Amino acid sequence: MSNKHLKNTNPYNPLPEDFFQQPTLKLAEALLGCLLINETEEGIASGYIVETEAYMGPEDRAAHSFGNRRTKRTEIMFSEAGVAYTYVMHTHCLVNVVSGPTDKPEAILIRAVEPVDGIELMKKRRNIEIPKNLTNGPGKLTKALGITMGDYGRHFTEPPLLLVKGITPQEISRGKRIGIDNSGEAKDYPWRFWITDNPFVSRHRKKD
DNA sequence: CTGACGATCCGCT
DNA sequence: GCGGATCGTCAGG
Repeated sequence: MSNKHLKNTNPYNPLPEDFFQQPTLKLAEALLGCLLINETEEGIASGYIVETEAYMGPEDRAAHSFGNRRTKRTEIMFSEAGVAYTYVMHTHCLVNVVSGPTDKPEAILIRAVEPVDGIELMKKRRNIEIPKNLTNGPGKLTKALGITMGDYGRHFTEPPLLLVKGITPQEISRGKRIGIDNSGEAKDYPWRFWITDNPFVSRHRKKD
């Protein structure tokens, strides 16, 4: 990948080899501040991850892999950590980082990023001008970065979809996940993480 | 084949 | 805060 036109991400600092091997809840926190990059024919776009949610597999009623549910869609969750699990929600594509050991179907949903490179491209893709609204939601950031179902199963350790070292969050907050109200007790688990006070976090709950 | 269901977004109140 | 849009996936007949 050419770094020529990147103003904030040159050079890339690769993540340590074992970065994706840590336990899912730790990884969900460690992903905050990492730079998510995607390269397409249209160009390069990237953003710092500012909000994540952990989905803990068989015991988590909110997870697609609850009860070890294994279908064509969830299959990739059963593979090695560090690959992309993309799926379509209504009209939007959402992206997860697969985590946990092989055959343990855990994943981390990327809920929001802070735009870094390719902001003009993001505006064009999202068809809006306001920077704050470009990537402050899981469906918004995939559209802004050009992430699609074609990225299903790709490794985050190599282009075109890449995760590299970014910034170190000053403070991290933790609370309940969003949009899973029909999942029994699982809806109250504090498995959502975000960079405290970051303006690109998708939304705030009254009670966390 | 059919229908039910969302890990959402957007516009409007 | 609320409701409609809108569509791929999955399970059941």
